[in-house]
Amino acid sequence: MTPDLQLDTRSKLLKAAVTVFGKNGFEASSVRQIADLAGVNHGSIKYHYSSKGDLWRASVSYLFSQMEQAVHTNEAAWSKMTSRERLKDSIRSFVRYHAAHPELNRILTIEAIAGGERHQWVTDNYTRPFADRAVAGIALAQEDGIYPKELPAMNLHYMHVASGRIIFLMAQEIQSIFGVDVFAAEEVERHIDTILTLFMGASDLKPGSAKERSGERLEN
Amino acid sequence: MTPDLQLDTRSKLLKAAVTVFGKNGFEASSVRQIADLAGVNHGSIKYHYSSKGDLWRASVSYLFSQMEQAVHTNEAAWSKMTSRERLKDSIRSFVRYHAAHPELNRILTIEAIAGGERHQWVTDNYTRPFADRAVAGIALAQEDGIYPKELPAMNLHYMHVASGRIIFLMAQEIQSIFGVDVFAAEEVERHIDTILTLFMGASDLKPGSAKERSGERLEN
DNA sequence: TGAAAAATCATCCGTTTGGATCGAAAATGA
DNA sequence: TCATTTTCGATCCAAACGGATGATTTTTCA
Repeated sequence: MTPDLQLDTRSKLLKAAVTVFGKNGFEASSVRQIADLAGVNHGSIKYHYSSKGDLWRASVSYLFSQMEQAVHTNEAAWSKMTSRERLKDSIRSFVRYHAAHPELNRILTIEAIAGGERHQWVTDNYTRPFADRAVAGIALAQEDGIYPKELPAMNLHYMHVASGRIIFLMAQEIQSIFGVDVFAAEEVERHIDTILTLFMGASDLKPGSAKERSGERLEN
Repeated sequence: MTPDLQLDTRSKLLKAAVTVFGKNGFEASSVRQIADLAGVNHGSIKYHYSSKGDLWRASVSYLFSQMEQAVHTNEAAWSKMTSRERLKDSIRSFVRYHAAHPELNRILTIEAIAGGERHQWVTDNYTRPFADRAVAGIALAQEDGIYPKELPAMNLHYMHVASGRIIFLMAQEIQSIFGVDVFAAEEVERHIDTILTLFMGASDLKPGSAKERSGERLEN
C-alpha cells in the first residue's frame, strides 16, 4: 500500500469524525463510534486529539475552509463580472458545495440551535468573518440595484443561506414526501435556478460544471 | 391557587417537555431534566407517558397543531382575499408563530437532520399533510401569475419555509454577530416585510398585530 | 369513615458515555 | 543493533442515561 492511500491514524480519525459529526452532531456522536468507523481503538482519539471537543473543532475547521475555498473557486474571474453575475456565481458555488458535502450544513445547524461554547467558537472563528463578507457583498448588490436598498442586508443574507441549504438539510423528508433525491445533479441545478430566478430575476442560467461531486480527499 | 393556575402533573410535564425538547432535541434531553423543570419526580414520566418517546410525540403533536392553528387564524377572511394576499397572510402568520414559539422549529430541524423513526412519525402525521397543502397553495399562486409557472413548487415551498424560520433558528448567532434580537417585534415584522417584498414584490405591508407573544397557555 | 383506586415518590438496575491509565508494539536514529 | 521515542490498544472508572420496581401518599366515592 502506498502511503498516499494508507491514511495514518490521525487522518483516518479526522475523516471518520467528519462523517459521524456530520450525521449526528457533537452530542449524539460518541468517540467509540468514530474510532470504530476509523478502524482504530477509541483510546487513540485521546492521543492524537486531546479530547472529543478538539476532534470536533478540527473537523469543523477542515469543512469550513473547504466550503470557503469552494465558494471562491471562480474568484479570479470575478473582476470581469458584473456584481449580479458575481453574486449569482457565489450562490451557485455555495449550493453546489452543500450538495456535495452536507456535513458542514448539519453541524452548523445543530450547533446554532444548541448554542454554548462550541457554537461561540465556530461563530467567532468562521461564521462571523464569512457573514461579514457576505453581507458586504449584498450591500454592494443593493448599491447596484439588484436588491431594493430599503431591505436589510442581514435578512437578505440569511434568506440566501437558508434557501441554499434547506433542501439538503431536509433531504430525508423530501425523499419521503416527494420522492425526490435532492443530491441528484439535476435537482441541485434545478434548485439553483429556482433561487436565482426568484431572488435575482432573469433566468439567464449559465450552465457551469456540476461535477463537483467527486474528489473528496481529506487534507494533504 | 385556582385549579386553572395550578397545573396538574401531566400538564406540567408536557409544558416542561416542550421547553426542554425545544431547546435540546430528543437525544440531548433527559427525562430527569424535564422532570426537574416540571418539579416532579422523574418516575412520574413513566406513569403519565409510557416512555420518553411518548412524551416527545405528545409535545410535537401539541406544537404542530398549535402552529397550524396559528397559520389558519385568518382563514375565515381568505375567501375575500386575492390569492396573493392569501399567501402573504399565511406567510405572515407562519413567521409570527415561529417568532413566538421557536420550539417546533428547533425540534423539526433536529429530527430532520437525524432522521430515524421519530422523523418518520412526524413526517407521516404532520409534515406531509402540511407540505402537501402548502405546495398546492403555491401551485395555485403560480396559476395566478404570482410566481413563474416554470419554477418547481416544491423548491419554492422549502424556500418559503426556510426563509421564514432561519432567523429564529440562528437567533443566538445573529445576536452574537449583529447584536440583533430577532424575537423583538419590530425585527419580526422587518423580516416579514423582507420576505414578502423579495418573494412577492409590492411592499404594501399590512401592519397586523404582533402581540402574539403573550398568552402561551398549555392546553387548559 | 374507610376501603379501593389513582398518583407520586425514592431507589435500584443494566447500559453507554468520555476520558484516564498503562503496558505492548512499532518506528526511529545514532 | 539497540536504546529511545512515538504510537496504539485493552481495560478501568465515575457519571449520566432510560426505565423498572415497589412502597407510600393522595384522592375518590360508596
